[in-house]
Amino acid sequence: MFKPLDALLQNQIRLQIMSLLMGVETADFNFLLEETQASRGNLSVQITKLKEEGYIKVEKGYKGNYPSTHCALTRKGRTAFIAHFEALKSYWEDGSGTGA
Amino acid sequence: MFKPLDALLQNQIRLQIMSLLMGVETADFNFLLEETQASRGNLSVQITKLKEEGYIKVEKGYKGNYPSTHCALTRKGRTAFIAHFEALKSYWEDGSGTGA
DNA sequence: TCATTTAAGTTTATAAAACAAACAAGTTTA
DNA sequence: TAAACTTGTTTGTTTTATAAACTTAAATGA
Repeated sequence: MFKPLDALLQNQIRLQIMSLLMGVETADFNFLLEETQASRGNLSVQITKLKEEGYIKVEKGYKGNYPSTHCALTRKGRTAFIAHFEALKSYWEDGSGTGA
Repeated sequence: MFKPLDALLQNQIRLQIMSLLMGVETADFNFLLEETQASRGNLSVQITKLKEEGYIKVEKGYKGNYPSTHCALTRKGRTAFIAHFEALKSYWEDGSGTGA
């Protein structure tokens, strides 16, 4: 009846990160920081969780002399994101009575 | 860009409760218990939270000799449920690149 | 009858998660 | 060279989620 939701994608910041990464090849820490409006600390933690689950890959390099972290979706992450929204539909469709 | 998600509706059990209530006039504790597969304790807590937020109303009566609690959506709850899914769309549409 | 079990929830104790403040390691600038 | 800035990470505290234990009352049965 209800498809299980992806535990990692229940968090708004992580969902935002994933959503942003769906649209771009790669995104760096500061881009994600601005878009998500999260604190640095929180963003760092959520990126780490997504990485540990294998939903994104994280590479550390430099932008000029400053360190720079960029992130990209993995195939697994893309699949999970799509599946999560498929699952969410089951909560909507059941409730909204469309049966669709 | 991203519409804010409803904090209460990020939890799977609470989302299930709301979804179920969207489809029926009223639902009792045991019905919700079976459908959600939550433990009694957890279900009790989540019902209370939804009640405190004014998303559902809870009435206690009897079924035969046994106490029976039933729940129904409030208008506020219905609106919040719909708004939450509207917000979720913004995470999908941005990411999936449809722009729709 | 009176001890057990079952029903229907609630309370509480613990584990996990979210979050921001403080910290670290290096860079730029005055 | 010292103060301020960049780019993150670690840590400590507050919330949240969850199941175990508890409560109250009704049914069952020896």
